[in-house]
Amino acid sequence: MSKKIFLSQVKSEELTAAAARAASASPPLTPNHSSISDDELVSLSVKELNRLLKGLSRDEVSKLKQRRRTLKNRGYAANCREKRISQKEELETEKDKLRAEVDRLQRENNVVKMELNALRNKCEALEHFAHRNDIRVLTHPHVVSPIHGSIVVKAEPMLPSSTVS
Amino acid sequence: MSKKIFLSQVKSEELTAAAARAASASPPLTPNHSSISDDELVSLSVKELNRLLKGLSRDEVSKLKQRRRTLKNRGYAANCREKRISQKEELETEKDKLRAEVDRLQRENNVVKMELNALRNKCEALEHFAHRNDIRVLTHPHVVSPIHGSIVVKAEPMLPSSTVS
DNA sequence: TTGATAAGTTAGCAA
DNA sequence: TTGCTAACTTATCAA
Repeated sequence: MSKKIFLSQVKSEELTAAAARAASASPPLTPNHSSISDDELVSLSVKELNRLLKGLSRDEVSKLKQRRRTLKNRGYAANCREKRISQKEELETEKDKLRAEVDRLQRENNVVKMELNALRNKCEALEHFAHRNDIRVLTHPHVVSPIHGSIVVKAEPMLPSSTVS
Repeated sequence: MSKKIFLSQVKSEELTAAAARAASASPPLTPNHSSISDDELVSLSVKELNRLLKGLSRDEVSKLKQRRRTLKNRGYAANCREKRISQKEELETEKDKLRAEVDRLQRENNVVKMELNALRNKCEALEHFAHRNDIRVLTHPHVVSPIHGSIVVKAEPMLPSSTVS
């Protein structure tokens, strides 16, 4: 991954210098005074920076500080982009999970509804059978044992009227 | 919405000029030769641009073309940002829809399951009842089927099941 | 050539 | 001051 360089005219000295340093992993070849690589400069603590700044002209100090700030900003910008990307990926992951959940629930729903229909048919058949074989009991619930009676009465309201042929 | 201006040293002439024009909606105050607003410059067709470029020095031509390209790029970048934002919003909207759908399905599922349980109870009660009243039919299914078949098909006049309870 | 996008820069806000 | 982010610029790729 080669670092991309701005061919800006203004900052050509710093940027091409930075590029040269980044390109060659070897130590700076210009040992005249305060050559420091981008990586080193950004990773300095404030204390270390101040120590480095001792005995430099105001101009050099502010330039070096500005370079440091710019380098930091470059990192912040990269962070920001990465965060944006991972947030988007997270959104998509959650979406996929929800979609799978919807699918699962729909299938479960279908199964339960089929069970319900089957049971309705069975129940209906049983009711008809009961009618035919002991209509007296159905029309006179007090004859039925209290247990059965109560069960039947509780279950009844759940039956949609559509099942009453 | 005030346009943000770069205080770059390199392009100060173009950019501050552009800023001045953008800030004042009035026509350019410097009618000396080729003052044209950013908005006008980007919206020119190639034909119109070429007409405008007639009789300008090479340097002026390339500068104007570069300014146009930069302005166009500014628009592309804005597009890109807007697209990114709307895509994110779309993702969230879809996520919300899916979440609502999951909710709906879960509730529907609960309802159906409760119906199923109620019907199971009722069915069980009916089976006990039938068993108690005619154990012979239940233990000899071949006797049952014709009865069930005729009942289901013929739907003979009976008491509506709502009167059963 | 035009449009889109990644990376870098700048301005400006917030902690 | 530090970190973050919107807007802008530049480089670069694809159509």
